[in-house]
Amino acid sequence: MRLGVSPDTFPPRGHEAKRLSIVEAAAGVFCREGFAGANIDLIAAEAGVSRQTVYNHHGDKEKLFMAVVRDLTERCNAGIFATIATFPDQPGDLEADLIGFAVRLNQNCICNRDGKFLRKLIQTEGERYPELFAEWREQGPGRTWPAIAARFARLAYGGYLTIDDPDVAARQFLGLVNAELQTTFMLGGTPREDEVVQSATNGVRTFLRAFGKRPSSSSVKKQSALANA
Amino acid sequence: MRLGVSPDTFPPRGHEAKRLSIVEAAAGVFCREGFAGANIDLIAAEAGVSRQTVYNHHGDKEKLFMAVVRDLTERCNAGIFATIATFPDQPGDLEADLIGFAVRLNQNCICNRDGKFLRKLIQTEGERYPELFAEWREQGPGRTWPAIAARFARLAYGGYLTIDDPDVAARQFLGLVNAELQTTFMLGGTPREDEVVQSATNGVRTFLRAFGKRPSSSSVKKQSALANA
DNA sequence: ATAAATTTAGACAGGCTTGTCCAAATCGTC
DNA sequence: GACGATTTGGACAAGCCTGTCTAAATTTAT
Repeated sequence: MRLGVSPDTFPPRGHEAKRLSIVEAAAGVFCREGFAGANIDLIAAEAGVSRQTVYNHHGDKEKLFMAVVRDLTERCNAGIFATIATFPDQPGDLEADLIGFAVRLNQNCICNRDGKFLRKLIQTEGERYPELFAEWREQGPGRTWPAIAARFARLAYGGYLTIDDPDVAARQFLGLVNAELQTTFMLGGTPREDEVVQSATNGVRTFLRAFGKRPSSSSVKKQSALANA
Repeated sequence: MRLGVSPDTFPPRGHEAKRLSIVEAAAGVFCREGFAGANIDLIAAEAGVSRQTVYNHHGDKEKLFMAVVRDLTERCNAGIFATIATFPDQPGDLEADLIGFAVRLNQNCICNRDGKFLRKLIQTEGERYPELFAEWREQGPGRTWPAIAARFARLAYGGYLTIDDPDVAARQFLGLVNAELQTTFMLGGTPREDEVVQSATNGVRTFLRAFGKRPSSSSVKKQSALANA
């Protein structure tokens, strides 16, 4: 049964591929139409699969929906943690490095397909499946926010920032960096790259005005305008 | 036909009251169940009205939905502008006044029934009715954001703040003040009053660290710690 | 090439919803 | 008290969707 061809575990192959394409298609349809409006025939068609195959793999509509949310949560979390790993712990140019981090976070985790879909499903069906989304809340924000806060705490400890409460600072960082994208997110749209960069740039500048160290008597630029007052 | 009893226009009275209770009930059901999942019988029952009456008033499900969104948009906008009118143009205690404004905005416009419902409908059905929600975008954020920006510009002009771009500052103010409520909003919940106050307080403090004037040689408190560096 | 597993297409019952129709009851007003 | 407008409850057709069942076709591995 286990031929040495594929490097690791590869049970049925075409089987698993179909499972994935079904979940993938289902995510799209659930997002577009909502749970009630989603049509199993349509999901099957978009997955390139017969309706019966959908039922073979997932039992019923609700189980399929659960599978979709679980898959999305898992992939999004993986992406977020991968991006957090690129946080600038020892920044050269703090402003540029934080902007880069914010843009990566947005492009790879929030604005990409999975992020968009997961967000929409949470907004749309969150109230109907409390346990399912409570799980998301714990696995998602409950773990990613503290991870980001820890990175900011490290920057503060390293003398790059002046922060009272790292958790608050982390949430405010995210709020600032996305401040200009709220309306687009609300309507389910995807902001253009330059909008993401713009919002991140403005957000990080304000963040550093609030939490950044004042330049220490060397390297004075526009800061001079603020020094008096 | 026009008896002098009621002060202004009051055509049928009980008629209009029913229309309102239908729209009201429909808003609740559309939000809970989504457009596809919403059931006209249920709406009628919650409105305390027979199904036929719903059809008499609104024609069909889609027209009813439109009426709901229009009503909500109108009422929310009115509330937001009323609250903007309480913006502290000549603040005594800038921090306290801005926190008060932020809390009012949240409690009266964002977290109240109408605000919650409108937000959910935009998130849920925004993509399906582009024109309808484009109208909301113009009438809502398109008019309220500049109005808030103008108030901040006035504060800057009056010497209370140092702001480059008032539009950016306005959006960032909203982002900061709601930074800690994002997850709750996502899941459709209503934050407790103390959460709103907490988020507003933290947000305004950070906002003022970024945009506030440094105390001018008088009234030094914790600011002294930042002065050196 | 053969045997087992998987997929397909289509039919089908059962349930639910929308929107219409109608006759009887109710309400508001003169 | 009477009249017109509105509301009610229920019946109804038509459509759509889920989930099941079947027998045939197709894939996959030995």
